[in-house]
Amino acid sequence: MADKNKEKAIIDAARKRFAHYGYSKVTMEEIAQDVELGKASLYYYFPTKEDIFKAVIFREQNELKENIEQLLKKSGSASNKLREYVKLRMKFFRDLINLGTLSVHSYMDTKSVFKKLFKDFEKIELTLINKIVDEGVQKKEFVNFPDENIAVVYLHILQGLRCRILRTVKGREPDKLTRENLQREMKIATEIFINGIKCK
Amino acid sequence: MADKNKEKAIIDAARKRFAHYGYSKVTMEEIAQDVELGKASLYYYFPTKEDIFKAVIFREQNELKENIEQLLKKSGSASNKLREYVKLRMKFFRDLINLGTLSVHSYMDTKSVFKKLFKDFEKIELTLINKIVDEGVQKKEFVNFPDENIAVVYLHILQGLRCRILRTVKGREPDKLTRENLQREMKIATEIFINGIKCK
DNA sequence: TTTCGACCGTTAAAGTAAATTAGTCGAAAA
DNA sequence: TTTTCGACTAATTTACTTTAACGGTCGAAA
Repeated sequence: MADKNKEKAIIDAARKRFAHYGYSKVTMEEIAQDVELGKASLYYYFPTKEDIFKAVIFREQNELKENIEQLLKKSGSASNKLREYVKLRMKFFRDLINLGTLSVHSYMDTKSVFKKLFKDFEKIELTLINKIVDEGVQKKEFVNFPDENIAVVYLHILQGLRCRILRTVKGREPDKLTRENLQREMKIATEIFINGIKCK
Repeated sequence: MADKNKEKAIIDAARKRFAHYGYSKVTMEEIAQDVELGKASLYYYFPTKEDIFKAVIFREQNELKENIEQLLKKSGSASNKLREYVKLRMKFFRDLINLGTLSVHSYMDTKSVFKKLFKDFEKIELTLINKIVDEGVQKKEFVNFPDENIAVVYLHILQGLRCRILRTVKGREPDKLTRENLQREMKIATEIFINGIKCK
């Protein structure tokens, strides 16, 4: 059985590199040097480069997922949970991806392996948002919209707002002002959304 | 003074070609053949290829603008005007761009001339949305949010939802189902938005 | 069990020649 | 005067070739 510490060290090193330079700009050689191993040794722990990347994303996504699940257990209004959720989500992208997303994303489009990874997590996010919304409906805090899946639209709004920014900065990392603006808009959108499902 | 009919014929021909193949795949030669002129003659009417493209987009945007302005003059609730607005906007993209957008957009990013064209129109759209919202506030139909510019966020939500789709289909034209789904989400988002600014 | 040097095949980058294409100009037709 | 176009040029794209880099394998050794 492979050494879990080394595995973790590889993921750590890879995470830093990927977040900074994006998937394709990072070589196995570089990751190996970071953990003071020969390149060939990496293949003792991970069968391919893609698997390293998958491990990085998976760990990061899981962390977010657990944070959200903890949030759900707390007491408080569904509205506030939604507000907290969007905060966690923004932090997630700020931390993991700040510099990497664009490269990750533009790569994602070609490599269907990565598409699946993000698609799967979208499902998880969706169930989490739905939990919040359902809780709000049960508490009579929100109105029930039985036909339309509100959570999907809300998630797509958040994704869309980020997507817009990524398009406008195309390939560069977004500057501070752009990021702050995105955060502002996500917050406002969330407030409108909360308001919008409070009364019919 | 240049013949306005010929000018129009050139814009018509160019519009068809651009919508179908995208900016870069259309040659001046082809446009010239469509209007039965020599290629050199096009330069009598338009100084550059970009100017032809700009003329196409400008005309199209103006048509939408006028349609929206007409809508604003009609009687009816602000909510319904917003609903009609989003319909017109969706039609605009369906008609002009159906096949062309992606090429147009990916081109837009490099050529700052085109970026400006769309940025300018965004301003126009913004004032039109603001008019609807302000009307709603005056009629006590909507609540006033003095600090935040609600219209900007709403427009960005619409742009974002489209942007998301364009990313997922990356380079291809969206299929019918994808387009219908986008329309559905825009409508739901609009309903939530209307609801969200109705009560505080 | 873990490490690595040496090696291979594939892919991406760099470079280059050929072909398109946007745009010019002067002359001539209308 | 207004409009058209053939012939030309300069600049870009494209298509192709070569070269370098990289992901991944393997057998040996620590």
